[in-house]
Amino acid sequence: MQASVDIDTSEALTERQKAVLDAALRLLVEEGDQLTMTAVARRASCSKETLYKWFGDRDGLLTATVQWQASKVRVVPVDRKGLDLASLTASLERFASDWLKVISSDTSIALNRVAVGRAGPIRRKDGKDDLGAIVLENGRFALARRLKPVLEAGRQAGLLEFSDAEAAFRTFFGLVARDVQIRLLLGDRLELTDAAIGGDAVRATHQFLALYGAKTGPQGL
Amino acid sequence: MQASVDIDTSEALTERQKAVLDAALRLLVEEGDQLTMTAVARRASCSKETLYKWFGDRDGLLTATVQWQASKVRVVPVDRKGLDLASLTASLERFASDWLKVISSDTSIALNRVAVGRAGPIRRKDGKDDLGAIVLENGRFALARRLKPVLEAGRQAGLLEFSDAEAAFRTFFGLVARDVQIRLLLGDRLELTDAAIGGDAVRATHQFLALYGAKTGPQGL
DNA sequence: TCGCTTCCGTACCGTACGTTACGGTTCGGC
DNA sequence: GCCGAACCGTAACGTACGGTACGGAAGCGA
Repeated sequence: MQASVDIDTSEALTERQKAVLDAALRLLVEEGDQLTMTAVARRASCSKETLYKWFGDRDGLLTATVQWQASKVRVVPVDRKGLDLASLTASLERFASDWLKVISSDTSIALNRVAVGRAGPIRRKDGKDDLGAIVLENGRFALARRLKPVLEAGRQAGLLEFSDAEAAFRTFFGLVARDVQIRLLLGDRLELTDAAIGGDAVRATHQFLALYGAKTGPQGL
Repeated sequence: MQASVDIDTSEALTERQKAVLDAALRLLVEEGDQLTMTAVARRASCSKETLYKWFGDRDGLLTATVQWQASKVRVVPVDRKGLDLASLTASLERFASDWLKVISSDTSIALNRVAVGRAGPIRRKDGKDDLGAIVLENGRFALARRLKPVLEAGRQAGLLEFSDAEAAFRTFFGLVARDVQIRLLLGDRLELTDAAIGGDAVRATHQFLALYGAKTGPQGL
């Protein structure tokens, strides 16, 4: 029962277990929340007994799958040396573009769907591993942790002006994501081409700089 | 998107049926998606046979419940006469405040949860009314339909400058909502007091005017 | 009073699915 | 070769829940 892999996740997984979780992830993307243990076992060519032995129950399998996907998204650290307006702009555009790509990906949509669906007013009985918290931690909050140092560096370089990095980040978040995520989660067909994402990233960055850019000199477009 | 915007579904409902839908709505808020037909029948003091006779099946009951809630949110039209910067600002702040109150309400969260959960890759076979489309239509798109005339009036009054009302609306949407909705849907405890909502509305409006205001300063795209 | 309609309460059915059990197979160690 | 562990495939069990059927009560017109 309690033998599930809940902590130190990516370390304690064998290759076989990773393959099983990959199969579960694929199934989750294809079929949404109503994926069954039988389907996972069949897709992964393993027995249900093994699934229960490894992950405890369906909830544990779901949690392990989400954590497994989260562990796969490793982040490249941003270099803060030689920061000028051009490099800051490029960094912000890169963050915006990456974030739009993430939230519009099938995997992210599927994971957010299942996490939202299970985040009801009824808490899990063990209450420990909440899928919503995991997704949030590896999504929005991870983005904030990565972006804030860039914002701080921009401020120290005299390129940005703000008093609250959290508020500045949330504004950037809103300018980038706008209504994209909720529309996608609600099933709206919203084709986001690479070109559209690039344009949105540029627009969001310009708007953010218009709001938080240091007023020393001509800026704007 | 589609028409069927203001179809008055509340017309064909008897008082008893409205009471039943209210009970279902309350149950939805309390228990999330896993509300059962038996629970609805017991809460509404009616028989399951009646539920099926009135709403067809569980999907029909869910759809009727969402539409019933949507029909209850009636909108006060905005007067566009005598528009100056102060009244425009007040209107925008009002929109922002109302929208934040909506998306942070228990009812909205519950409805969005169930709609997101059911908006998986598996489409309804008969393609009947999709909950996600209904929520979207009565949420984001209804807000756009209400706000765009205000934006247009502001532009004609020389207070705003934009070429694409849809883009301007989406920017306003992003500045107002930021990460609030996704965090709430994912179960993040995010206490939004009336004071905080008011402050956010003022901030969002201020930022929007900084980007799209027709002053002799920085102008948006 | 009778018959009709509507609806409540509840028992019932069928199925899907989470979970468990078990026989059979592979594989490493001795 | 033999043993035990791990694992696959599948059958079986228990239960929850969507959906249906049925008896009975209340209202209503004649």
